[in-house]
Amino acid sequence: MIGTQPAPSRSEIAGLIRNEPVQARSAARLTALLDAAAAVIDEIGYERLTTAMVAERAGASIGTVYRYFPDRIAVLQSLSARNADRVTGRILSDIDDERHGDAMAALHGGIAALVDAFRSEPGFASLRFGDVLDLRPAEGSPAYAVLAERIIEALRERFGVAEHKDLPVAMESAIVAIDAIAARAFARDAGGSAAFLGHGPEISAQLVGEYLSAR
Amino acid sequence: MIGTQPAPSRSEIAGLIRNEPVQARSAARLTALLDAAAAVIDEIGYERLTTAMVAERAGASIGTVYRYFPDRIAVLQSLSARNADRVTGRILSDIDDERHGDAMAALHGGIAALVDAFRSEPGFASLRFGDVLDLRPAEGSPAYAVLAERIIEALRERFGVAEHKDLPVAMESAIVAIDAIAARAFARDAGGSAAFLGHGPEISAQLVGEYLSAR
DNA sequence: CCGCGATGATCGAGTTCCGCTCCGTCTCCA
DNA sequence: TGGAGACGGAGCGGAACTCGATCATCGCGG
Repeated sequence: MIGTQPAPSRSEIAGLIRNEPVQARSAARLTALLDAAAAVIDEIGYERLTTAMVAERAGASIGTVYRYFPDRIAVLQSLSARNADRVTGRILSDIDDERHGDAMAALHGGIAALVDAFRSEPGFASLRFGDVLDLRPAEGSPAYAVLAERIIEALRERFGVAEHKDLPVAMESAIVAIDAIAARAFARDAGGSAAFLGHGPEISAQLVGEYLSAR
Repeated sequence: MIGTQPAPSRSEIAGLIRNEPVQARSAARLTALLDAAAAVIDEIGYERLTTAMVAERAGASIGTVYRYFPDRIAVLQSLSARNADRVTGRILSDIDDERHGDAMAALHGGIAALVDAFRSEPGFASLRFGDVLDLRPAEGSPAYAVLAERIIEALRERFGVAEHKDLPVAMESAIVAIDAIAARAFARDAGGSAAFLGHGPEISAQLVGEYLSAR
């Protein structure tokens, strides 16, 4: 067995990693490698990322990269998993920390947090939730589905939103759609085209609005 | 100059191709190469496609692949351009050939045609309109924008939809969103999850419905 | 508190595989 | 039958990935 520490080491990233870090410096290495990958991606795109670039930028050797990741694709997947974790955290904290009057307002705050991540989370605009990478067979539930479930949970706790069998798929559809529109908004306009971004809240209202009245 | 034939050789694919085919067998080769690429993509995904695989499957040599395409990315881009052409054609013909009573019904027919392409157009589920490839600088307007413009045009001709400055972006947003949801619907379910697909028409009604009343 | 073995972590030269070129050969057409 | 179009495939360069030697850290017995 590995990692019997109380701290629940970063959720699903583990599955993509070869050797769980044991010593402290090792965890720092992993972070440095992912940071380096994010920087490279922001500069030249993930298609052109090479493992040598990642190694050099992290001040490590190629061997070290392959100590942590089975292959180049796994580096990208790990980064997108970390990004998904971080952005999910930002969205959830916006949803229940802010002073939102109702569930719809909270959800719109979450959308704003998602859009902001395109600007401020390194590599996010390219990789997003990783579901864009067409790796086969892609086991496990997609990051979108996890995010949808957690948003619903947060809204239920704070605003008493009722359960409904169609809500999870509706919420995931809204997230997928808004994420795609945001990607389009940032594709040609580094600041994010407001004309596209404006349709995000509209979609969420249409798809999940009917479920968000308090229980 | 190249290709002075009356037939307007496949729209924008040309720009990605090294040598326009002159002899008849050569055009067949090009088709075979793209068909082979589509088959490979459906099997192992475009990330893992190699030029050698394309050559072998098309019964050609590597040299022949590079006679037609400058590099591997161009193969993917050509295929997505061909797919975009074909699917755009299908959507437009559904919009104005069928017996739709109004613009909204016609648009929903177009959406159905798009969804159908995920099932029946080889390689489309992975590459779609090519905007998923993160090649830098990505010049030219995205295929989504072109499709949006042509749909608007078709609706205007048949149903007298009025011009509106916000309609192109709204239409493109709807297409991007529906395309993303369809991709999600087919990602885990080869037949396309109906629960996700059902949200397509809903989104189009929300985003462009207000513009679709006759002039 | 100090060795000191065991295990984790790192390095980088070497191997393999893939993208792509080059040029000799073959095919088509006038 | 000459010339241009089309094709094949060995070979080159570079990127992905391996592997065994070397260094760092930890735990433990003295």
